Amino acid sequence: MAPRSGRVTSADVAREAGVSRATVSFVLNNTQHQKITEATRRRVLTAAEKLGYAPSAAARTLRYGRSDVVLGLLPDWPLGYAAGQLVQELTLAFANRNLTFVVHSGIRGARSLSEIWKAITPAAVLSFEPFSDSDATAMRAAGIEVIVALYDDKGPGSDENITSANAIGAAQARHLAASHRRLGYAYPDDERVAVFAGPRADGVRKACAELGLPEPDVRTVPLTADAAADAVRSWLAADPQVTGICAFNDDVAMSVLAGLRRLGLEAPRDMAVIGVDDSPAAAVSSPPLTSVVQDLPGIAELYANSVRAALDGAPATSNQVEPRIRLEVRESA
Amino acid sequence: MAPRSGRVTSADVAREAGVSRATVSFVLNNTQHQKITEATRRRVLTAAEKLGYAPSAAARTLRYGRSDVVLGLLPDWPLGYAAGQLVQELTLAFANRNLTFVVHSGIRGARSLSEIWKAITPAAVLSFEPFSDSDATAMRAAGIEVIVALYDDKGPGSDENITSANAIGAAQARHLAASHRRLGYAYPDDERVAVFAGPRADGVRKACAELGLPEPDVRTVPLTADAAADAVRSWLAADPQVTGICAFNDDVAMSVLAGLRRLGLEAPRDMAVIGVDDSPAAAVSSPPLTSVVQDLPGIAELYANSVRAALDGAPATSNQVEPRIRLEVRESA
DNA sequence: ACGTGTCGCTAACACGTTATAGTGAGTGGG
DNA sequence: CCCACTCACTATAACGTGTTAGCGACACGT
Repeated sequence: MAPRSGRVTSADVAREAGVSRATVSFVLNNTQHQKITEATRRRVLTAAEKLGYAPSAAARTLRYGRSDVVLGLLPDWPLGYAAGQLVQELTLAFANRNLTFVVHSGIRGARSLSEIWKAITPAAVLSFEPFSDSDATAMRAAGIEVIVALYDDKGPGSDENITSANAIGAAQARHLAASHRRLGYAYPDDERVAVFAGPRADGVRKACAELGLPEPDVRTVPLTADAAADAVRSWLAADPQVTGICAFNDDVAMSVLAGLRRLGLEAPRDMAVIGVDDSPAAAVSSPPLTSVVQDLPGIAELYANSVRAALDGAPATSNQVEPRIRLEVRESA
Repeated sequence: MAPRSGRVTSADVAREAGVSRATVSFVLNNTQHQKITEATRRRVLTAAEKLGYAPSAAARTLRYGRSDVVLGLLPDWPLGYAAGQLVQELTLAFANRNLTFVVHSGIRGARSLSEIWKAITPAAVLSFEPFSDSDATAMRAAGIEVIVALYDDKGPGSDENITSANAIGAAQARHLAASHRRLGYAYPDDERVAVFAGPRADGVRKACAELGLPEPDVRTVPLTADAAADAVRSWLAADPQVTGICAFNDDVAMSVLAGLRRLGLEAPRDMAVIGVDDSPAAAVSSPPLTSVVQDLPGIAELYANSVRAALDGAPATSNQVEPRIRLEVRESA
């Protein structure tokens, strides 16, 4: 009665129920065009339950040529609060579509991309960074149906990019433009986040142009009070003077706030600052930080939808509503 | 020449090289007890290269009964900066041992645990939270060799727990004890992190007892300045008065700092605060936050080592050095 | 000349699953 | 009585890999 090896297979269930492996498969998968007597159906189900049968994903994947796993590839730069939340939302959204979302954290010196998807055989790959062309073609050749590059502004439909990083910068700029004549952009001191930071700064630039404001003054702001104070000094000395700062994220924004304090200045009186992500620290910073919050559940739904559709062979249904961006207004701007 | 379906198999390589599939397997896996002519070896290698052959992980897993994937299970509470970093370090550490580390974010309402490991067939599972017994036995029955519960203080060897959360609290307490007579613990306002917060608070308690200090005053501190101000008031009104605060993490610590500011008080003069994680915001808070930083690479190495050893059937070599805890001392304490 | 090895390779099976073709029993119609 | 047909199920062929047994060819010692 006890199975030979550790693993309980469908053959074990079949033996226990006194039927063939095929019947077990029909029952457990509810195969439509197959009639199964209620009696045997119950025998199979109880047998499976009793033995604790768990179908082998590897065998299934081999048979189908595709697993139900969606592989998320994280970039190698430090992950903030929003990234963690987005991963959670994606996990939920994919789970609701019968897909298992797992994440591999890209890290310098770790395995190459090809080794990773070879080891997982995912149905789709979702990346925060663009792939190399050779990687992309290799993956398609290996039968991975969908490859979506998150935040890839070079792709087709650049303007109507699903998660338009542009919109974030634009929202920051529009809020500040109500009471400020010249804006600055606080750029992160990490080359690796350029994929994100570039489009966001561009969004600020475009919004300034639309609103008739002068070109924003972009400065790199490291995460120390001293360095941030230097940037603040330069902004205040600029001509025309910069009094409103769009920061890449809350961390950079809080660094700008620290630079202000270092100089004995105060937000928003001397300079207004607005961040992105609404991280927990933003609510308790000095002063409390105004921040842009993305519709992460909406974004997750969007990606999950498009991946699901692509896997089902359906055309990319782009009739989905664009996820909205919200402003959490506090004291800093 | 072009393979029938999208996927390039070892049979395609064999055909291209004019040998059998077995020979291809021998060459590509460097099978030791098999002699292969240098000429055919080269023919096979070039053929594989030319066709872009990628072995199917599913077939391999099916054959071996085990994949080279280590599945990390994240809890469903919000992930901070340190969690992201630990994931990156784990990814690197496992990659160095020929294991692919992927993470599944646990989230309320998503798929059940069993569905996840069934879909992945991992060699090992690494969890931040303890499993239920039924899950654990089911996984072992399915051939998953190793199950390590991270931060599980109930397991065997509780005192010498690999990543002793106790030590973090103790380090906080010892630092504050130099200049404070009564300590408080700032507990997070989220029941889900109790697995972490409990042991850390216990560490503070034990250290206080060892140092001859009175029992620490544990208070829940939500992430708003008002609520934190209430907690600060209570601490200052306590008897004996509480003047040193160990916070669960940097976010809670910064909330305490905000509470102090709200009351017109100042750290460390009126109350010293110390956090955990050394998140980027800690360096630019007001005042800059003293924080405990864990040896995340060391922790990752430790877990990767123990998983590797267990997979190789070796006994758990516990001669590894304990990862050290470091204090980043700034102005807040 | 003939057994005995060794060399270099191939044929074939097993892993666990799903889907297709097929099979024996029963039933109804002519 | 026999053909046709449904019913409920089974046998079997893949999916792509790693591995064991085996096989022809050749060398060698006697």
